[in-house]
Amino acid sequence: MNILIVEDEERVADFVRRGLKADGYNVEHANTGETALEFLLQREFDVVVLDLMLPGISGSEVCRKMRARKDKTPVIMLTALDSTDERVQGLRVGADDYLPKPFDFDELVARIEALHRRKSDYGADNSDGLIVHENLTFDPKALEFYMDDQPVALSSKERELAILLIKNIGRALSRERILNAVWGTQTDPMTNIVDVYVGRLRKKFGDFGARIVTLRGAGYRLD
Amino acid sequence: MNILIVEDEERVADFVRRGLKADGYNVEHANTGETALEFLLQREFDVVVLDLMLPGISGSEVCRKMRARKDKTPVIMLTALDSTDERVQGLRVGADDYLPKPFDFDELVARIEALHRRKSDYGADNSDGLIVHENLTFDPKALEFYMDDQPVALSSKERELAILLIKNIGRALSRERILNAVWGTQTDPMTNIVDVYVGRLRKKFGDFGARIVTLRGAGYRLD
DNA sequence: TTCCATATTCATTAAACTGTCAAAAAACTT
DNA sequence: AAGTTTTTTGACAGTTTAATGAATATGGAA
Repeated sequence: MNILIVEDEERVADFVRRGLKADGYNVEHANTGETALEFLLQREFDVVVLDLMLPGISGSEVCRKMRARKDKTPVIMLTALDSTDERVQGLRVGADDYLPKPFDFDELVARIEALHRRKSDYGADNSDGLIVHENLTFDPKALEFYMDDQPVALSSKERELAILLIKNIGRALSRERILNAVWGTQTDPMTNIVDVYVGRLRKKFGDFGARIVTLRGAGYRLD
Repeated sequence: MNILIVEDEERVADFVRRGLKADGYNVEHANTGETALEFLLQREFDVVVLDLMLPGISGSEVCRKMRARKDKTPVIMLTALDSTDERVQGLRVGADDYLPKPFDFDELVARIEALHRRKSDYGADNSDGLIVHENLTFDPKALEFYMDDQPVALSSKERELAILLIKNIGRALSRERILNAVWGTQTDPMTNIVDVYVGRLRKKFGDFGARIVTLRGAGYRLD
């Protein structure tokens, strides 16, 4: 699972990052709201842990802007105090949960898990309708791809890769990025697993497969 | 159906829990508003039975917080008196129904059923109309399935699973989701109980059973 | 209590999937 | 054109996952 921490205090950020990494999460860290918004444009995260008090634009503002750009990534807001005001403010700008500082680390992990579970289920229900590109259709509710209205039998990993590609259509994806998103590994396993799966998808997608183009030395892109 | 009781008086809570369990509901119990809000983050319930008078944060406050987090779970508020004030207060903070203490147990069950029917997507609209898919018919009023107009003998769990599937026709359902909805558990019991019941339904549904497709690594779906 | 239907667990089998490798092909460089 | 790097591809063995039949547990009714 990919988590973005937005926190200016180095000590807090480091503590959280170490802990979450030890628990097997992939963690990115942004010092400011601006860089956080940058990150969120470039990559997809499963949960954002957002400090309310930030230099420059505040956590509320970051959250508000995310929602304004239709970014539905779950947000846990870290409020300095358990003050009702701040909490309400956080929820009003579109945060999904809040945690008063100082917080228990396990508590944070529990919230992250709960939120992720809640949102991913919820998301499956409400995610938008069909994604159609030429003769390939993806139904996010049914988790099924169709070629000319014929369902395409995909394995779990193939499906994850296909979803990643179709959600990033027109965007270049490095092997590292794909590895990170589908296999959840940050270290290059020195193998061509991504290439193999791209090949399998191309085959299963028939003529549409040609639209997965190779960017030599840079990765792949679905056009 | 999953029900959360929020009640500090052990005697009352126990009485309600036993009764509802005997009627085949999955019941969780929270002593305080805080634990109730925790529960609601972690799991999905069909109905919350919420005592107004609680130590710590009050029932009203719990309900208000639920609605603030966009939690639309139906709430029945237990008010100590049949005072108009309390009733109005309950409804104002977002409760869906209220029941003055002391209450008749059957009355509570009736309200739960009514509320669930009213709030669930398919209850009210389709309560009259049969749901027909090819040679399988479901009568939501009678809670009975028919294959070619012959009633299908289903056990209680089989029926719950079948209803879940037919209400989510065309939608992928993860094992976790199914476990949560039918068995009311969030922790994986490390058993293949879901698979076993899917297998039984397939058998009982005959040729229609083939329409319960397996999404390897992702769950099941009724097409 | 005993019986019976249902619920849950377990072990086994069958099938599908995963990741790795090496050879072949393609693309790029000099 | 020859050499180098990168990508594609098919084959494989080990692993994982799901389906199934049977055993055991549970709980209510007679």
